[in-house]
This record gives sequence, C-alpha cells and structure tokens, in this order.
Amino acid sequence: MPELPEVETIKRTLAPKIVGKTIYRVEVYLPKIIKNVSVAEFTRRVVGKEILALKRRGKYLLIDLSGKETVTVHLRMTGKLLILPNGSPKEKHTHAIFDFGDLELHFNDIRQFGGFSFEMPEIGPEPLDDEFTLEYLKTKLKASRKNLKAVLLDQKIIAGIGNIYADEILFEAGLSPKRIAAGLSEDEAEELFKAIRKVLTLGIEHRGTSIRDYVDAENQQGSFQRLLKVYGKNGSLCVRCNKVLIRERHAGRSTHYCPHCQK
DNA sequence: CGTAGACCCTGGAAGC
DNA sequence: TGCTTCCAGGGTCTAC
Repeated sequence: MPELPEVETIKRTLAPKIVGKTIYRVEVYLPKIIKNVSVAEFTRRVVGKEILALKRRGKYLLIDLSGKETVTVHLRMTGKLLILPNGSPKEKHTHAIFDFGDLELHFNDIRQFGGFSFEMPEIGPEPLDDEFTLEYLKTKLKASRKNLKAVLLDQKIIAGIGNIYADEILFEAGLSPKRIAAGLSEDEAEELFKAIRKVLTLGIEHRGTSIRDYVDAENQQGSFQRLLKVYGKNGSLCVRCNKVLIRERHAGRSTHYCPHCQK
C-alpha cells in the first residue's frame, strides 16, 4: 500500500502519540508477521522498552527503543498502523496489538504481506534528502540498461518510490516508462531528478494517496489521489496533450502513461 | 547483467 | 444471484 509519502504521513501522525511511551504488552495473533525471529523472542526484546524515536527509511518505519533495539515495520500492500484507545476490540485483520497503557497500536493487514523485524536491508538514498543529488542519479542512470519504470521502482537505487509515484514522476518529467536509463540526455536526467522531488514532496503535502486501503495512524485518508494525472487514468484524456492515456505492463507492474507526450 | 512469472494473501470490481 | 477472472500503493525467489 504505502510508498514514501504515505509512510512519512504515518510516521508524522504516529510519532506524537507514541514517542516516550512504554510498551507494556504485545499480542501477536498471526505469527508469520514477525520476520527472522520467533514471536517469543520478538516479544521479549520489545516488552518493557520505551519508544525513543520514530523514523522512516524508504517505505520502512523504524521504531527506536530503549536498550538499543530498533524494530522495522514494512506495510507492503495493505498494512495499517492505527493508534486507538486502550481496550479497543481487535478486528478481523488485526494481527498484532502493542499496549501502551492509555493507548494501543493495532497492526491491521488484509493481505498479510507486511510485518515486523529487527533487520533493515540496504537500500538507496532518501530522494528528499541532500544525499540524493543530480550527480548520483546521472551515475546510476548511465550504469543501467533497465527501463525507467524499473529504475524508479528499484529500492536499491532510490528508496521509497512505488507504483503510483513512479508513474506520476514519469508523467511529470515527460519521459516514457520504456526508455532505457542509460539513454537519457543530461537535460532529461535533470527533468527526472526534479520530477522525483516535486511529486514526492507534493504527495507528502497532501498526506499521501488513498485509493483503496491507505489511511494514516489516525485512520485519516490522504488527498493526493485527486491530483493524480496518469495512475489509474487509462482511457481518460491526457491533461497535457488531450490524447488517450494507456496502461501497459512494465517491470511486472501496471504502468499508466501518455504515449503521445511522454517521450 | 536483465526480465518475466510465480508466489505470499484477501477482497472488491467487472464480466458472463 | 451466482460464478469466474482480473486486479491491487510490495518484495523475493526461480527460471531463462
């Protein structure tokens, strides 16, 4: 479900509610959501700890705990983290509850792909941080024979971009998802760089995109879905050139674009 | 090196 | 009202 702007919004809504709280109890109802360690070990390493900070890295949420533990959370397609009053009933797809005494954090995930770990994989730079530069992007583009859609979705190249924002970024940049990365001109690489920053920033400003399941930690939807120009718009007319938008499969995912004005 | 497909799941929408 | 098929904000693995 969530890409960088959605995870960032979850972090911002969750942090003021849980930073400084102590985890008094953890209930796990679906063991497979705990990755790499047993439920017993997970519980042992988390219960009694204080939440020191909440961070985001790409599409991962990082929960820093006292005792030098960091829990990483990935919501995949349909995961939600909801902050609720103490004693709130577990719902059909609630797979874990963290009890803070006055509040509870419920992990809810229809498709059961998301989960918790103590590990964090190596991924590329944060596209909205200074570490992500035009020079870095140019170097990565030159070294790749992949198409642009695949490059944007590659978390090792840039952290946090998913299917919606990849399509919107390519539209913003006026570039076809089928273009081979290494074939971009200097100007095109710069257009792509600027589009990445612009679209993700706008996504955060609108608190993410709610098409199906996404809500923040306070169960609120985002509003960026109203500003989408190509994602899910196949069959509609391009806002830039008035030609018909299409959907094709690239890099294993649905790709929406304008074959007329995305070169 | 790169891509395509299967897979992990549930459920909503569309097609018949 | 079915029943079937396709599709979904992700990532990992295998086969080619």
